[in-house]
Amino acid sequence: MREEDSNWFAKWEEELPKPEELMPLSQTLISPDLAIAFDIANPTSPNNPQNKQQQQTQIPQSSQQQPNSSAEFESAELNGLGGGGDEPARTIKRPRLVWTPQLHKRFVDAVAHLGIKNAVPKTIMQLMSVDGLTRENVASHLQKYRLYLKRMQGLSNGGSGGNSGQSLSGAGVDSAMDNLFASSPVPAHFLHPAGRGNPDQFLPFVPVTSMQHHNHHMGVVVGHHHPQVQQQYRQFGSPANGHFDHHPFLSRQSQQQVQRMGTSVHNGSPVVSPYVDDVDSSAVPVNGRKVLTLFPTGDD
DNA sequence: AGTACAATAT
DNA sequence: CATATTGTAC
Repeated sequence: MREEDSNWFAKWEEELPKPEELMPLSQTLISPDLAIAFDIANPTSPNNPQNKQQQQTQIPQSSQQQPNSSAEFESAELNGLGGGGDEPARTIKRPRLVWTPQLHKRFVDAVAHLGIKNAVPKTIMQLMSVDGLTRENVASHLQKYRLYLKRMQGLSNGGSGGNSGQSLSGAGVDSAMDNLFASSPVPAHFLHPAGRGNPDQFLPFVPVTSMQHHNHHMGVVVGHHHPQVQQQYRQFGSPANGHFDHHPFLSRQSQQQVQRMGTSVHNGSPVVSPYVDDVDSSAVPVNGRKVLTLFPTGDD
């Protein structure tokens, strides 16, 4: 029976790119076109067989630009360059955010530490301190996450109030959908209003397994999907799940600013701990499939 | 054709 | 902020 189920994340681990594999944080957000224009080597060279690269749009707000070291970008480029039919220059849209396991893990941890009460998009976002991540992103993901949790609760429900959910005995609860979610060590609580007399948060729970003070900053992986074009490439090496391929590029790096929430109520939990966690997986070049995700981070 | 994700609209 | 809906990708 679907041994894959158990293995999918084993594969995953292998798939997980290690920093070395990742794009060198150096010349990060340089659009391919631009790179070509400048005739500089593309970080994404090694193998990109059928990779169709789309245009990269610079993230609009809060850009931490380098102190204008040398090349001022946005000079050449898209001038009918190869009729790239590119972006309208003016209206730049934000690339789709790709929730990579690590990112999700961070998300989960954040929620876990916040407690259901405080686990609202804004707070989560802030606690995550992932740059480039917007509240909307979190909200959307949170919604999905809650759904997932609910589902799991509903099915596994029964006596095990504190059941971790994952690795449920042969119940085979997790559908294909849960891949990503299942990957992350679900804290084991959330949901269930059960606490009648004590609706309050309890956080006896400490983050996750290995949590060293690596203090990493996380970038966000964004996949550049084509806007209008229909699908042109199929999945190459599909994991058990089936879908999982975009060609994500790294975007942005550290820049975090503490935003003050004027309307927020600080309750008893001063959550300002930039906790960090790092799960380093040895990425092994597995079957021709190579997906890059990022997760480089610097220091606070 | 269907499923699933992330984004966007309510 | 939560939920519902739409769009896009696969």
